[in-house]
Amino acid sequence: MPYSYEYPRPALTVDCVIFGLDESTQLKILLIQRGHDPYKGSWALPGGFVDMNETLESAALRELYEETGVKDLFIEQLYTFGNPDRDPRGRVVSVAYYALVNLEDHPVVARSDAEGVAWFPINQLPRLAFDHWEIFTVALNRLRAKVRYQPVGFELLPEKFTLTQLQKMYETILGVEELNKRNFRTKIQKMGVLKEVGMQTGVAHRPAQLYSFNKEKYEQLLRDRYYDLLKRGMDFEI
Amino acid sequence: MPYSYEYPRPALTVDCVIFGLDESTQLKILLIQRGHDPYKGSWALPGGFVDMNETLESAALRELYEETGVKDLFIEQLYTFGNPDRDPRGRVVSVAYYALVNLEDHPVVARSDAEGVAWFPINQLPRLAFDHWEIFTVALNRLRAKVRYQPVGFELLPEKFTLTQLQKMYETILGVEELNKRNFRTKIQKMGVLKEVGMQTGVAHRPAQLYSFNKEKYEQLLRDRYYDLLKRGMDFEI
DNA sequence: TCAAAAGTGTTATCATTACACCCATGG
DNA sequence: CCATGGGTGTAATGATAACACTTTTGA
Repeated sequence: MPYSYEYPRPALTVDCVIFGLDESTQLKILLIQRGHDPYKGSWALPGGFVDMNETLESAALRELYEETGVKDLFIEQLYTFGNPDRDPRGRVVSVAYYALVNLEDHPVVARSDAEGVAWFPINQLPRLAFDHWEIFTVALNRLRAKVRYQPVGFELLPEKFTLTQLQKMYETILGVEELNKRNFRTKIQKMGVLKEVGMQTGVAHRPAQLYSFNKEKYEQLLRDRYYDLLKRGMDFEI
Repeated sequence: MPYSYEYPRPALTVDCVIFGLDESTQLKILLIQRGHDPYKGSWALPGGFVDMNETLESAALRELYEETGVKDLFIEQLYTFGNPDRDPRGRVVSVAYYALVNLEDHPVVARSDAEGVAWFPINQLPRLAFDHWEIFTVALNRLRAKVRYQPVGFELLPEKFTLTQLQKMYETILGVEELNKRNFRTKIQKMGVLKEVGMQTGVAHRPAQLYSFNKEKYEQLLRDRYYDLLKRGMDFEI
């Protein structure tokens, strides 16, 4: 037992909630099957202990890569879970991260500490280890809140996508019946953050315009909007 | 050194960014002057080490009370700061919390580990210990973002307040010149989350209607709005 | 020629903005 | 009676919601 401290310390871990979209129509998260106790054999969020010389974010990315083979993504800190009894091994505090990815771009491979890796539809999740269900719930709520005021979700779609795919994505994330096609399109178009990038081919119906996300324009919009917001004051969107 | 672990562990602390409003017109935060090294004598956010049997939130509330005498407030988790070099004593990860309080309701007293306690206007902050300036910045941005879509901020005002005070509060938090009085009032009134609670007295001008925040109505609104949001779909407020 | 999905026109309603004006009080 | 802040009327503009319709493709 080489590491000693004057006062007791909680262990520190990171966990990742990785959302992926399947065919624009099913929202999934990435889970691993634990290879060790506690909860050996159970499904859990990818994650693990933070090393002494890495940032929390690198720890999350490292564990994610080590356990699932998934890399090159933008993660965002979600929340820190620190209930004293959340881990049977003792006091373990976990910093949770989340990310959105395009499913096809991220093949998964089970690796260290994981017996298996798989994408699960969010409404057919298995029983999860630790308090990972709670972490997932917080992440889903955050995603749903975020999607309403940021063009989040472009990360979930392939590079080129149709407006119908985009709309389906929103319906999926929000868990909504059906948005009005006309109004959805008007709104999106008016924002001007899409650019046309060719036509769909080989479909048994009128081919759709393909779009990609115009990141420069989006960031410009964000900047403009910032001053606009300052001028306009509060919105109280509730 | 009685506490030993197989692997090294970061120390875990909590820090609190407590916002208060002075005369509806100056936004302040609560700082302590450190009584020990490192940064002895410097101003810093109240905070300290997490005990093994308390939640993160209780740790934050406990430290806040121990160092400043402030208690009975609703804190919300802000972000977790974990850069390997953020503390000269070694690896220390800190979970930051923030809260809004009414200045008058919360007298401050310097206590354990603190040589002094004081409210500082946010645009006249002293040099802060550790990365506490960064933590403050994140908190301020969060507050500004939050204020736009939630009737946050009622906590900052006294029980009974005038619409002008409310408007001044928004102007202060957002750091804005002046919101349009007519439109501000229309918007707030239409929300229906205020209830009239008497009249101002003893002022050298037309006395203002006093209001208090109708919490039940607000929560009802939140619930209704939830279904509305589901129906309406995304807003993309940017 | 038909099914399937893409895509457009239009209108009523509601919210937002930008003004200018009147009102009640204490000193 | 006037300075001070409290409080309202209103019209132009823009956003949103709700519907129904036309277009283009492969099979």
